[in-house]
Amino acid sequence: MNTLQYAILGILTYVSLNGYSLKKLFDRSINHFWHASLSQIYKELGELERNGYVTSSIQEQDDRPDKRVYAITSAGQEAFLAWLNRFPQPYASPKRDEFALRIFFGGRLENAVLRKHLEGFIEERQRFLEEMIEGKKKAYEILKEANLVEGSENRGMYFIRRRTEITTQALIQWARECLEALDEDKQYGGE
Amino acid sequence: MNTLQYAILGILTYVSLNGYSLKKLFDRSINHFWHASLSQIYKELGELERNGYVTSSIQEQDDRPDKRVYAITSAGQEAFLAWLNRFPQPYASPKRDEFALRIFFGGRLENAVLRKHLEGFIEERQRFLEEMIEGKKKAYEILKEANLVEGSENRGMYFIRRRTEITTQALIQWARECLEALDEDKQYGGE
DNA sequence: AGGGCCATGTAACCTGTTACATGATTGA
DNA sequence: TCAATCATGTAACAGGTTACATGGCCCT
Repeated sequence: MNTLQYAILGILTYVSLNGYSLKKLFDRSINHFWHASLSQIYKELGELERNGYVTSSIQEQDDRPDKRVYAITSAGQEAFLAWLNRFPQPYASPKRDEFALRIFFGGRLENAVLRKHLEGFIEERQRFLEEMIEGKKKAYEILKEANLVEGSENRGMYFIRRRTEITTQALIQWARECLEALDEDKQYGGE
Repeated sequence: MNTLQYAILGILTYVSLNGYSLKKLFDRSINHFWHASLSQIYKELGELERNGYVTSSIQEQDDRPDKRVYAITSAGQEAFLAWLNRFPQPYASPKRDEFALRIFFGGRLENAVLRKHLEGFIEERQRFLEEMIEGKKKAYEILKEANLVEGSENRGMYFIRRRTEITTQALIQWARECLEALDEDKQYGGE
């Protein structure tokens, strides 16, 4: 089983959902650290069902198209918990950050262009932070509606929200430092 | 052309290399924000050559296997610079961080297990930071040997090193905060 | 004697994206 | 009336990993 399948199972331990709603939930929270496209979700749901980790049933609706709602089985519960307890060693997974890659080659850019993109980055991350803090209550309502939070169960979700906040702030701080360094037109030698 | 191909071209703007050495260079620096496997590098080098962005020649060696050294063409230079100047909007690329995903579902874990993995995470990141600071000089020598730094050209590389330092410190700080919160056995409600 | 590094590649597979196909309802 | 949202899926392709295949040198 792949990671996306475990992520889906994880959500289904809280609430039964159809593919489309699952995708919406992803976009609103998990998305910041695990991205999934709709067609991929449909694929993985199909495989999860073929392997007996979930079952599905059609739920008819009058005004909207019928939907296929997925529920986790006991085999699914077991597989999910086994995965969750078995943390990977090492913890850091390989990253692919295109912005960092471009900055790495920043020596090949004119100062003005590099500045512009660092400024753009700061603006974007700042807006992202504001939206997150503003939308905190809203996000909580969504998770609550979906039964994803109740009592101390939301511990992990709180942790991850803090993590996004902290790392985003650190990145903004870093980009500002870079701009200052460009202002001073420093030379970066090897000690 | 995909991002890995641009990353390879970027290095080749500094120095001509064979696939194997390219992989080593990746592992020692770029790896932190753009991961590449050896077989993937060979594949992309083949495609870059078929498309006229690089040329290759066999360099014979007495004691070791011959190697195929790749050099960037003017078409390659142009394509790389065009990519570098054309920054993506938005800047943030979709992330896939399995550790974060597991913490997100931390409500399904026993406190003791969650603690253990947060502690493991802190240890690992701390060791990583120490190695990076310690190995700063060594890394610089490697990059210098490969002609990847000289004068102000290494600006971007310095920036990225700082970025790794800052974000890693932030993550360690975050994990410590989480442990404290677990100690206090807080309840995380919706405001 | 055996493991690790040097060195290049191929084949099979898995994961994920984009485009295509379809069509009803709701709100501006 | 026009765009967005709801809703499910398939097909083609792109990107990336793991295993396989081969073999010599160097150090312990």
